[in-house]
Amino acid sequence: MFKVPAQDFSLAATLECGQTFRWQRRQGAYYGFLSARRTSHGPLGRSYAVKVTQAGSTLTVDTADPALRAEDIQRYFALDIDLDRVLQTIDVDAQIHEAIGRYRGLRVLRQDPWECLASFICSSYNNIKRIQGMIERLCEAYGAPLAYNGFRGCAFPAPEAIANATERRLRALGLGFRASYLKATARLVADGKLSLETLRRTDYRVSKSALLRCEGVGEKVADCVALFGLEKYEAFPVDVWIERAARYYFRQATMTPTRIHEFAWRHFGRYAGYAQQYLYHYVRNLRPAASDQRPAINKGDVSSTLSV
DNA sequence: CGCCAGGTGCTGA
DNA sequence: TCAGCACATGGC
Repeated sequence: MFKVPAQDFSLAATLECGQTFRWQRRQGAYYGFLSARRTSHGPLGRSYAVKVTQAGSTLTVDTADPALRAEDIQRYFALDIDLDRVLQTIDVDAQIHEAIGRYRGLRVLRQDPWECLASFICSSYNNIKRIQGMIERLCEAYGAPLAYNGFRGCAFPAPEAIANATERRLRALGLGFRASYLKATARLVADGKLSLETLRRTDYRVSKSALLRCEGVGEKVADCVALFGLEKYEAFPVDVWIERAARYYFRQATMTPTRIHEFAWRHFGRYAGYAQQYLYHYVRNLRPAASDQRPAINKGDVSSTLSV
């Protein structure tokens, strides 16, 4: 069991902001897999089954795996990042200020790039609930089973396992039209034609253009992988929710993903990706469906919802 | 039942 | 280069 100091950190905001899909909350604890990258683990790293809780500024990580180290935990949760300084650089307007105020402590995880790539291929034209279900079934079908603390789970499948699966079986897991994309991309990674480990060391533009060669990977998914898996903090994934947040800045002006990204970089700077996560989480949770079943906001209408 | 979801690939102008 | 369209599926 580990007790890790975690100043300026929110476990809940970090795990529930949509950057990761597999953590499960039970009685205030989060169960899941913590991916660690060490040279001894080979090119794709490995994952540790853990239970995580936060009490104040202390993170408690419980595991049955003796190989886990405190530095893996600190690295995965990005506790080495000076969050206060990052937030200071992006806290440049009223909307982001609101978002930071509400979700302060949210950090961009350092996830396993392959899991990230595969997961966000599944995310296209989809909703988070179903994405979670699809990924879970994928893990049960092709991942190694692991039990810990009375909790059963499966590791995320290796690229080879998915590359060797049939498209029919992948579709049977509910992947829909994403099945062929995922299989093709898994093949690319399994054959070493796309080295995610290398991309972590190259700059944003280069790694993004490499990701865009994968089937099922467009601008948005490439930015998600760059940000959540490759530590490219200038990546700014633009989805329908971020378009709504962007309406606050563009007003009547026409928006395209490219223009939004250019704006974000200019407006928020080098850590635009952090701003993206705060905005995404903020806008998605505006007026959450309590007794009100109407959608929180409609397309093109966010500017009036700032003071919630 | 109808609309929407952390979009992408393809096509035709 | 870019708007318009099909794509599978299930949550709400």
